[in-house]
Amino acid sequence: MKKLDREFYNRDSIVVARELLGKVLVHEIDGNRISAKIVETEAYMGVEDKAAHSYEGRRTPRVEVMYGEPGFTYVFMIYGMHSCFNVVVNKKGTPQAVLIRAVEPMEGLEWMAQKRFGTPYEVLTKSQRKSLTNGPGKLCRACSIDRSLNGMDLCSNELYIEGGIKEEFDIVTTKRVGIDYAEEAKDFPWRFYIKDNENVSVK
DNA sequence: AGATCGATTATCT
DNA sequence: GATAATCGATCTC
Repeated sequence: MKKLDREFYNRDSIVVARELLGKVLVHEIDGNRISAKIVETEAYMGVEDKAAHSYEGRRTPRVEVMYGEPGFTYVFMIYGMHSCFNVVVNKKGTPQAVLIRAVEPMEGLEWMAQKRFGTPYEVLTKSQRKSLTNGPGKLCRACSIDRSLNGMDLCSNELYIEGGIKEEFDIVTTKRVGIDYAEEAKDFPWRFYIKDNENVSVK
């Protein structure tokens, strides 16, 4: 499967967020290939988006990577215990990102089960299987993504995104999650997910 | 099935 | 010192 190139990421956050649906996130680690289909994303539109860390051009050490080239990772820790994985998009100097909110496990189910629940996949309960990667913090835990991977180049060989198998699906467009502080921006329809997919975090 | 609430710490002010 | 792009446990219906 073909790895997405720099130009894929060098576009507006809303465009990339929609197009990332159905693509495959891959993390090669310790000789294991962990992969999962992206089923839910959110666009963070930068300086004019009250929900974005880069709102009004805020530029702190944490958000610095968003001001750089597209196609790099922005990984931060939230609530003191969860990681969130984002893709930096749009041209250098335009601090936009796409949050990956949910994925559907494909390869490396054993790895994911161990990282999430510390047990083999086969002994997971039904509800544990369903909640392996259906949220931004959960997928980071399952795929071993944390802040040590902040600023990684997705156009390289350890962590990257591949074009998915051609597939038909409907896209649901709705409000983002967990940004009640963002005033008018909290209702902007900048969350996208694959309709009827079991792994979506919030319907 | 839905509501509420505590955990826990990097980051910013 | 306050906050947070979340999660999971616990409670009630």
